[in-house]
Amino acid sequence: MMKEKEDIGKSESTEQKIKEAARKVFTSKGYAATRTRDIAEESGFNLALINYYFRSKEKLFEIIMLENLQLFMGSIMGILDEPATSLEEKVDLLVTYYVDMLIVNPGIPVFILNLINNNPEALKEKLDRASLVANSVFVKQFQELMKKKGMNIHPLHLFMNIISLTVFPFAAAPMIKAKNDISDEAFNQLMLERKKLIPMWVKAMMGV
Amino acid sequence: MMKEKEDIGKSESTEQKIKEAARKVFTSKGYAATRTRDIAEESGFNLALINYYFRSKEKLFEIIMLENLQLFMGSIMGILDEPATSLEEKVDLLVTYYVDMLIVNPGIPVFILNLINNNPEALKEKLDRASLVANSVFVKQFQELMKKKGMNIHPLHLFMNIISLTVFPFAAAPMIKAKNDISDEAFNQLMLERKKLIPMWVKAMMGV
DNA sequence: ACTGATGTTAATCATTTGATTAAATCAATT
DNA sequence: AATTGATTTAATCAAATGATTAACATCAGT
Repeated sequence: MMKEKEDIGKSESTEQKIKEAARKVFTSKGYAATRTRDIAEESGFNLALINYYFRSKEKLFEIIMLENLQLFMGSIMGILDEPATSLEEKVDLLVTYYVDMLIVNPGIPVFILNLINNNPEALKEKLDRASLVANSVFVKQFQELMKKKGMNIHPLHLFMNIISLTVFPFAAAPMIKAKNDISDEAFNQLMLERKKLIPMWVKAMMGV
Repeated sequence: MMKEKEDIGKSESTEQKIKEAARKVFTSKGYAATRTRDIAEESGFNLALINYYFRSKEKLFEIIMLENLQLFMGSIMGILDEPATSLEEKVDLLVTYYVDMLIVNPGIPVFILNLINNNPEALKEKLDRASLVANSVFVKQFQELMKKKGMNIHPLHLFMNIISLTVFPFAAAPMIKAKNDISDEAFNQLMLERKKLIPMWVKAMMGV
């Protein structure tokens, strides 16, 4: 008998391969449109194996979902609630994190948006703990700035703006590429430009 | 015998009712996740009727898709390519159109994003005709401004920014509402605020 | 070599699902 | 009221799909 976690050095375990295949298919096609057979084919293994390792399509999806959720939301609070960085540095860090992450994982935004729209309640419980943007240092710093400037903008606007400017282009990428006849590399280059531009723009919005 | 188009004044025809049910279900759940039986139930009619009127699930979806596409893209070029309005007026018109339309049709953004990501080629043909943002008056006006300001930003950035700031919050609405404990009305109020704010912000970005 | 646990496959099952059929109902016309 | 064509339904079909089963393979420890 051998513990199943010990084979780190070996060429990726079957379980890992299936999970990777599932991530790829689920992330690009969504839950309803992927067949367990698609995952089997993508992984190169028999259909029954995916049930052998993961019990059911739904259980496997749950795993992928949590990992994608972590990828998309996991780093936010750590950035927003850090007292040692300024408001501007936080904007920088957020944009940089998302652009770098989304260039590697371009399917994440649409996957998450579908999640949000298909079971908002199921989501709510999975990420409530400690993740309240409204009470973060980020929001306090912004309110401070607004007071100083004599302006009055809901902090939610600022947060929506940063995420919108950063994430939306990735969600619409295939259309942007097609309509403007832009290669994948050229598109990524545009997104990398935005790592500098979005923080500038956001500062301009805030009157800084 | 009676022609099927004449009964305008009557209480909505069966065909219309089915189409409305299909729009509702397809728009909120997407193609793969909706069963023809869902549409039948939503419409209040028998399963077979939806095939009687529309031949197949796919054909019915095609109709809904084209209408949603028209809703989302149909008004853009008319605004962007109008020589009589200024750049700033165009931004105003775009944002106003989208906010007003999306408050009434909140499911459209995610529907369109899925379309974009699931068959980008199929989409490309359906809207190529005459709809090249790159050659529009809008882009020319922006390039003019950039030259005057001595700045150099790709017009695509400006366009992405406007659409991102306007559309993304609607795509993420259920999460925004849940995490911030905001009612539908309060959310819509925020979006209406954005009709004024986004044009201001965009101007600030452009250094105007 | 033998044993038992783990990994893998082909075959099969039960349910779901898109679609069709044949019969029933309805409304207008004769 | 009988006829006729359009509309609607219940019943059914065939294919797709998630899951299970039973048999076979591999391999570590004896």
